[in-house]
Formats: sequence, structure tokens, C-alpha cells
Amino acid sequence: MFPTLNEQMDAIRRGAVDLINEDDLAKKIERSRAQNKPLIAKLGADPSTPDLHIGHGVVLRKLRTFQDLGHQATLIIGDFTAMIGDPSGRQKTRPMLTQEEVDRNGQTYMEQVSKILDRNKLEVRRNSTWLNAMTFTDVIKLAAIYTVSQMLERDDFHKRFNAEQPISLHEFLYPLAQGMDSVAIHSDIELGGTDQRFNLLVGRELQRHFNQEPQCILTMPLLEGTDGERKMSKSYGNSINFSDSPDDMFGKIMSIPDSMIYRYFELATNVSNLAEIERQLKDSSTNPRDLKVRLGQEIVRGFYGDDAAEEAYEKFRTMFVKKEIPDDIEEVSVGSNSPLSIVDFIVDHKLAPSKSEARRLIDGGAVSIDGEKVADSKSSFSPTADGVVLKVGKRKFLKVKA
RNA sequence: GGGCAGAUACUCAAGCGGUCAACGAGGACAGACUGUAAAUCUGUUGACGAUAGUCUACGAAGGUUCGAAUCCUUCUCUGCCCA
Repeated sequence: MFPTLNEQMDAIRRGAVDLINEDDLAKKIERSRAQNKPLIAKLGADPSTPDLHIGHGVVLRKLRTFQDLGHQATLIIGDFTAMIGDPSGRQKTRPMLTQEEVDRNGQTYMEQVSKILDRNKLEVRRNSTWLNAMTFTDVIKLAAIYTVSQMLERDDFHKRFNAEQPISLHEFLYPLAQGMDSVAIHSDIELGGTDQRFNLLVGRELQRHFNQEPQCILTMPLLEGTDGERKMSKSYGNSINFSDSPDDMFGKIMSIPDSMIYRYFELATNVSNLAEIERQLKDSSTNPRDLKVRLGQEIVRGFYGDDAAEEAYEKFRTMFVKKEIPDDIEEVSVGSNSPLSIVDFIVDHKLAPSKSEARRLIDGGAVSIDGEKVADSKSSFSPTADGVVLKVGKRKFLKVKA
């Protein structure tokens, strides 16, 4: 029923940074095979940010691997911690979320997660179930397991401490809370980004404390965003989101630096022959763009299917390779052919956030009408029955009909 | 509890009574070039308005002044040191 030990280990290892530790995992897998009993693979989800991007996808895909291997994937919705508001990471204290917000975010989260995970085989647990039940005494006993210096080993705590940045006391409770999740579900292996290493290790420690067999931990790299520098994050504006349209998604993938091509293949696709990709990248006769096209199609296909992937590529070719105007651009009818102020029109149709910005774009030569650059920000234009094409920046088009 | 330092636009960071919508850097956006890559060069980067000008902004609230991001008071938040 289960694949062989080696097959499982290979699938699990792909792209992973830490696997703590291999021997323990091998034993767990052997036992699982012998007893025909799936392992419990845990992943924690933070419902305060329901907009997933393909950086989140990395670890979700790994959880999917466990599903495909026949194991039990368990997603922990951190509704308890989200309601308190986790300020870790930055100085910014996150706003406290209400129960409704958490519910709503959790729902969005599940919809997006379903694009990668097999929803039918996924177990979903809310950690408020057990964390809410803890008394203050329980919490104190829990907190006594760890020392302050141990907590300060966590990289981001360490850095913030040395940089004289504030660290709120309750932040120390987060790793403990997360560790309790592992205890609650008897996790066999917990997945997370490399930034989660410490937290995952705490889970091991707590399980040991509660006389459970400690979970293994598997960390995945934090995927860099489209800038190729910083980790993918919505707030850095370098993310490729699950909710992006196929065209946007494809376009964003085409704009990643060449150095990221292999990494994206490895972490964001199911392409099995990675060695071949590597070879082609080293071969100077390969145009890296072609590999990116393939990468883009692979990823878009995963979210939207074959047709959408093909269409996105075609549109891309029209717009940027052939430098033509795509044929299915949005149209708007204004109901009259009297002249309209370009600036006002741009703002009214959300092609720019403010009139100042629209003026700036025009002054910068970024706006054209039927291929003619607009030179004067005061000028106006007249829609025709056939429609004139307004272009703002590289990729915003609008056909304006009378 | 006491002492000291700090809070400036997306971020970092200057400014210490008028010339400040605020130096500089990064980022972002746009243009040229290109493979919508990278690198490079150029421009822009509070809002409204036609170049004038007006309004809103320098943690919050008051005050001094013809005039404050800059001085005073109180408050909020943060870090450090001492207890």
C-alpha cells in the first residue's frame, strides 16, 4: 500500500533544507509500512493572512507529497493564536482579529489551499480546541519548560534582542502554543519554512515532555520573490499569489531573475527531471527565456489547467514579443464621442490611483492612445465607434468606445 | 521607582525657528535598451489644481512665535542604564 522506504525518503527530501532527523523518520516510515498505518504530517496555518502565494505553496506542496504517499496530512488552523495577534517578525503589532474575521480568513484559506492539497484527505483542526481549554496554571507549567536563554536562541528573537528592538513577553508563548499543537494531534512530522525551525523543535521537546515520541521536522526553503532577493511576501510586493489571474501569474514568472529559474522549478512545480533543467540552464545555446516560458506554463497549469496556461503564454507573446495589442482587452463604452480628459479618464477607470500619479505617468511618456504617446497631461481624447486603445504603463490596456 | 536616549514619508535616515512636501540611500513606478531577465542610463515618487496656488503631513494634544518637523508643557509608545 505504501511506497517503499527509499521512494518515500526521496520524495520527502526533494528541496528540503532540514530533516531532523533522517534515522527517526526512516524508523517511523518502516513502522508505518509494517503496521499499514499512515504517519501524521502536521502543518500550521496562520489565518491572519488569507492571501496565499507560491511561497506558501512550497510547504503546502510538500504536505501534498505526504498525502500522495498515503499519509495523513493535518492542517492546524491557528485560530487561537490569530485572535491574540502575533506581533513576531516585525515591530508592527498585528491587530487582534475577531472570531468572525478568523472564520472568514480560515474559509478563504481553505479554498486556496484546496488548489494544492487533496481536500478530501485533509484533516483540519483548530488549535483553539485545545489551547482555549488550558488554564493559567497549565500555561505556567508549560512556560516553565523553557528558559529565557533558550527562547533567545530563536534567530529572530536573538536579532531583535541585540538590535534593542522590543520583544513582548507573550511572543515567547507562541512557540510553546505551536508545540502544544503537536502534542494535541500526536504529530509524527511537522513541516514548515526554515524560519520555523525553532518552533518545530519546540514541538519535539514538548512531546518528549509529555511522554510522546517526538515528531520529526522538515523545513523547506523560503522562496524568494520575483525580485530574486527577498523572501516572497505580499508586503514586499514581490509575490505571485494564488489569486492572481493566469496572465498576471505568467507575467510575473517571466520577470523573475534567471538565477531563480532552477529554484522555482524545484520548489514550485512537479517537474521531475530537475537534472535536465539544470543541464539546459548551463548550456549556452538555451535561451533562458524558453525555460521561463516552460516554468510559467507549469505553474499556471497547476492552478488553472492546460488551456489557461497556453492562453497566458499566447497573450504574453502578443503583448511583449510581438509588441502588439492583445485582442481581448477590456472594453468600455462611454456613450458619446465628446472629448474626455485623459487624466480624469485614467483615474476614473483605476488605471492610476490619483490624478497626480496619472499626470506623472503621462509626463514620463507611459501613456499612449492608439500607439501615439500622449505628450501633454492636459490633453483630452475622443472615443470613436470602433474604439481607441488607451495604454498606461507596460501592461494596462483599455479600449474606449463611444 | 530613578536617570538617559529616541519616535520624521513604503523602509532606513538627515534636518534642530523661516529658503521644508522635507537632503541622501534603498525600494517602487515610468522611459530607453532588452529576453517584460540582469546590468546600465534617464525621469518620477503627498493630494487637488493648468506652470500660479491651495490643503494635508514630521508619535498625540496643547502652548510660545509674524512664522515650528525644529522651542516649551503634558501625554502615548520604545530602547538603554541604575535600583
